[in-house]
Amino acid sequence: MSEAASLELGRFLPYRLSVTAECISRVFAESYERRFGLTIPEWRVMAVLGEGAPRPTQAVIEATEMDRVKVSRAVTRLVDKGLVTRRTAPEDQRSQILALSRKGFGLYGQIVPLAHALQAELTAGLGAEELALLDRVLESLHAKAREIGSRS
Amino acid sequence: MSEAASLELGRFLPYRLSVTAECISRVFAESYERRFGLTIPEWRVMAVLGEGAPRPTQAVIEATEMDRVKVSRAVTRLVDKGLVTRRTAPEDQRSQILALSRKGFGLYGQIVPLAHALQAELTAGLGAEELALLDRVLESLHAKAREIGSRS
DNA sequence: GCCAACCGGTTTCTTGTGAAACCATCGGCG
DNA sequence: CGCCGATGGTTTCACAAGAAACCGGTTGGC
Repeated sequence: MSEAASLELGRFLPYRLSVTAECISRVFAESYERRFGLTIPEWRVMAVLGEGAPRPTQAVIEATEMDRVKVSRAVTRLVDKGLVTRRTAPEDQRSQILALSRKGFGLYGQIVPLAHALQAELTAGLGAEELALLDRVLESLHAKAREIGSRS
Repeated sequence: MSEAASLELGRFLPYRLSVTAECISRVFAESYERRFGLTIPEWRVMAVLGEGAPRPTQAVIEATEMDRVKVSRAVTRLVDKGLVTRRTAPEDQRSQILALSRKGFGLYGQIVPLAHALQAELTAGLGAEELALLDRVLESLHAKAREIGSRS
């Protein structure tokens, strides 16, 4: 098969996915930065805490799929900015409970509409069924990648 | 609308896309590194040059969607490893013509089957029509992102 | 022809990242 | 109890990434 002999980068899925994701991230990052002075890791932490309930750091790590170093640094910056509060968990002195401060919730309330608007703009031109399928496909790819990664 | 008040990170497209792409990149990067000692930027350069014809650096920059610094560094490493040749273009002394060396083609021939195999494994469980749709959707998202990014 | 703006590519510098080392605390087992 | 391995989180270190400065080389206008 000629497929085996060469590879067109532009049709190679990991490449396409990576380039697209990076491009989108750049656009969003620029917006968050310009309007709110937040990086993407910071925004992700806020997004999780914005759901309402305070959470231990560990839960934030899982929910954001970022490693603990990244989360630790993002949280430190958010605390410095007064957007997040950090208190040690009473039942385990090592663990910390994170929550948005009043100011944090205020900012969160401003970001969410922007995020939704950007996402809407990005997906304009795509039908609901296409987006639903995209969701499933991403889920499948992610699961497969995890699986391949974990067994090597 | 309650949509405007909160945002579930796990259903937020840029997040999903970014996490999935990163996870896949990690898996591929590990394979390339382990078996061939290549980083992803290096692999991308080789993939483009593997198409056959020698190309100026500028063309590689465009085809890989990486910035010139990244390409410059990747090429330097590839030349050091003897996988790529670099000669100054006769018609413009500033520009360089890049090509795979014999050894480079040899390695390329080994990588391509692995890349195809990994991609096949990754997309196992997805139908051809789903993959075709994914392609179109990624294309659309990428185009939109470029558009949004360029006008701000 | 010559100077200035431009362009291809590299180097420098600052910053973000993740691995590994680290510190404090916790839980289990002798 | 009291040690010892495991766990939550931070810090250190080495390195990749991108912005901006830089260095030839080129081109266009006078």
